[in-house]
Amino acid sequence: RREMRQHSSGPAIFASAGADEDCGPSAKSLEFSITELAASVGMTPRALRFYERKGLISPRRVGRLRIYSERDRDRIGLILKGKALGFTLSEISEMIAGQEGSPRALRLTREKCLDQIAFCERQIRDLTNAIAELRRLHAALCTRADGHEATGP
Amino acid sequence: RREMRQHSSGPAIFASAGADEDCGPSAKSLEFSITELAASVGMTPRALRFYERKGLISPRRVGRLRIYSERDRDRIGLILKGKALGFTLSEISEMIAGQEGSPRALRLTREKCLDQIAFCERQIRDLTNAIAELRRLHAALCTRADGHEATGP
DNA sequence: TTGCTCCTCACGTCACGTGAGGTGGC
DNA sequence: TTGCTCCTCACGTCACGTGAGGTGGC
Repeated sequence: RREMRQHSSGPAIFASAGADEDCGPSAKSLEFSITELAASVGMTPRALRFYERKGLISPRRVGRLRIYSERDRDRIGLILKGKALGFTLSEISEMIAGQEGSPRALRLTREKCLDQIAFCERQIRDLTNAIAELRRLHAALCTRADGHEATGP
Repeated sequence: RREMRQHSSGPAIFASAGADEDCGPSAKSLEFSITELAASVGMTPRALRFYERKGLISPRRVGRLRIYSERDRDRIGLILKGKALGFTLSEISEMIAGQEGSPRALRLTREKCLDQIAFCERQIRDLTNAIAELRRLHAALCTRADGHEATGP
C-alpha cells in the first residue's frame, strides 16, 4: 500500500507537507503519479514523458509505472523556470546537469544572461514593429469601412 | 535560349526592369531560377520548395526545373510580409487564397488585426518578464562576483 | 573529367500533441 | 463488465534544415 499510491484518486497527496502518514524519519517521501505531478505543475503527462525521453528527468519505476519524488518535482520547477526565461530544453539540460540528485539552481553565467537578454530584446523589437504595422492596417480598414481587404505592396 | 535562362550565372536578371531583351509587348516577363529568387528575397531554395509543397506558390516547370515569374516573386513578398506580422503559413495561405494569379494584398479583417495585436502584446509581456528576471540574475551574479551559479527556488 | 545548378527522397530539429491499441487493479 | 489510470509505439505539427544520391548542360 505504501508503494503503490498512484491510484489514490484526487490530488490529496501534495497538499500535506506536515502530515505524517507512514513516512520514515526523513519526512520527505512524497510521491506522485504522472497525472498528479502534471496537474500540480500545470502541464500534461505527455510533456513529462517527453522530458524524460530528452533526459531531463528520470523518475523511479515500479514496473512500467512512473513514480515521481519531490526531487523530480523540484527539477520540473527549474525546467519551467528555464522555459519562462526563454531557454531551450537542451540549454536547460546543460544548466541543470552535473548536479547530482536534486538540482538547486539553474547554473548560468553572466554572459549567458546578457546573451539571453539581447535575444529577448530582439524579439520584442520585431513584435513592436509588427504591432505598429498591424495598427496601421487596422486603421486603414476602419477608414475604408468596408470591412475587408488591405495591405498594398 | 529565351526559355532556359536559369543558368545565367549571376543575378543580372532582376536588376533590369526597363531593359528590353526579347520581351514581348507586355514587357513584364522577368524570370528567375530558384537560387536567384531565393537570393533576391533573402531566403533559401529549401524554403521556396517548402512553400511550394504547402501550396503557397506554384512556379512554372520546364521539365523538373522551377521557373519563377514576377507574380511568384510578388507572392513571396506578401508571404514574407505576413510572416513579419507574426502569422503562420496556413493563415497566410488563407489570406492570399482566392486571388487568381497575382495576389495584390493580404486579405485581413479588422478582427484579425486586433487578435494578432493582442497575440503579439502577450508575447511582449512574457519577454519583458523574462528580461526583468534575467537582469536580476545577472545582478546577483555580479555582486557574488564568483562568475557562476545562481537562481534559487 | 571537373564544376556548377538543379532535382527528389527521406530523415532531423523543436516541443510537444494525437490517436491506436493494450495493461492492471478496483 | 464498465471505468479509471497507466503504458508504449508511431505518426502529426510547425517552418524549415540537412545530408544522400542523381541529373543536365557548359
